[in-house]
Amino acid sequence: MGDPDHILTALDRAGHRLTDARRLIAGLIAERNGHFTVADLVAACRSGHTGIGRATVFRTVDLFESLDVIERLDLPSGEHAYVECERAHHHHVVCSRCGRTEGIEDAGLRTLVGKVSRQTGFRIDDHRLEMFGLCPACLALQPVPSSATA
Amino acid sequence: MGDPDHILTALDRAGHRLTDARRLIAGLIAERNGHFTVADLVAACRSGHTGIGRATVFRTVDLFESLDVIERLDLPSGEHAYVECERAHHHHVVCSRCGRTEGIEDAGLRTLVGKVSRQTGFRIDDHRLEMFGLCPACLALQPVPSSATA
DNA sequence: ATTTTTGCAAATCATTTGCATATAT
DNA sequence: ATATATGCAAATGATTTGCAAAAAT
Repeated sequence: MGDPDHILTALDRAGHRLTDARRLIAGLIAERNGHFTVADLVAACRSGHTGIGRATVFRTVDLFESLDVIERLDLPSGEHAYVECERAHHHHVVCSRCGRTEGIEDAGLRTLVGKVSRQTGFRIDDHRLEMFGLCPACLALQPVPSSATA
Repeated sequence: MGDPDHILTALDRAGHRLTDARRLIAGLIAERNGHFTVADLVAACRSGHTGIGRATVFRTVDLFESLDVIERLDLPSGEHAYVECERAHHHHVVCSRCGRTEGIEDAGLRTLVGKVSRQTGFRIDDHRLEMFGLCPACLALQPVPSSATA
């Protein structure tokens, strides 16, 4: 579970206004522990009889992303999901079952980027690494998860 | 420039029918050297007065993807693009200017996946790594590309 | 002959935009 | 007061689906 203040502080620091919609959406985001889609937030806003409209949710998500307090994940399905993240930034392991994510440290990425750059002659400005699988909790739910005994 | 036969052979081997639409789309894909979107292909089909419809293009792209002869890229913009790829599979450097891509070898990824798995307790089933930047040719077009002299 | 594929139009889902109103500063 | 943000409805774009006709085996 994240911290809505982290988001609100970032908003404020960047000179954006603190509105009800933004506070509410920050709260919704903070109270999930997994990734979420814009559609999820729109549904939550609708069911919570808040008067917040679809367009505002999209605009707010874009804004949060531009402040680096959330980050977009491209799920294997092609869906766009988002996760709250510390400014530090970059790369997640994603649980395909419950959607929980965990940030991962550089762990050798920098070296790898350098190597690829040297090998291909590309100047590399940006990169994205995502890993998908099952988190410990979900693993525990499924005994013998891969090569099951028939 | 790719090889349409690579695609057609894979189709055949998997027991799919060789139709005009598939041959034509395989040809369109082979003659690009960068990535392409479904919309690109639809436009090419339309302008080439082929009678191929939008739905067929989508279905064909899905089919090719399922055969691992093309692979989906998630561009930083959020667009879905595709690249032709050898079955070997996995990970590309993408030129943000011309769209050219180059496949990259494991280059230490396997180790990194193992490390992350150990650190987080996740079982990792799948991963994706994409790097974005400028290819050598596009670099040559823009002298002093990063910190330009004002 | 039979099964798979196609094309089309319509349906669905995701995302953006215009604009008048409301709100934070 | 003033600039920014919102809500709504409508526009746009991406993708899917139903179904009868066409093509591949």
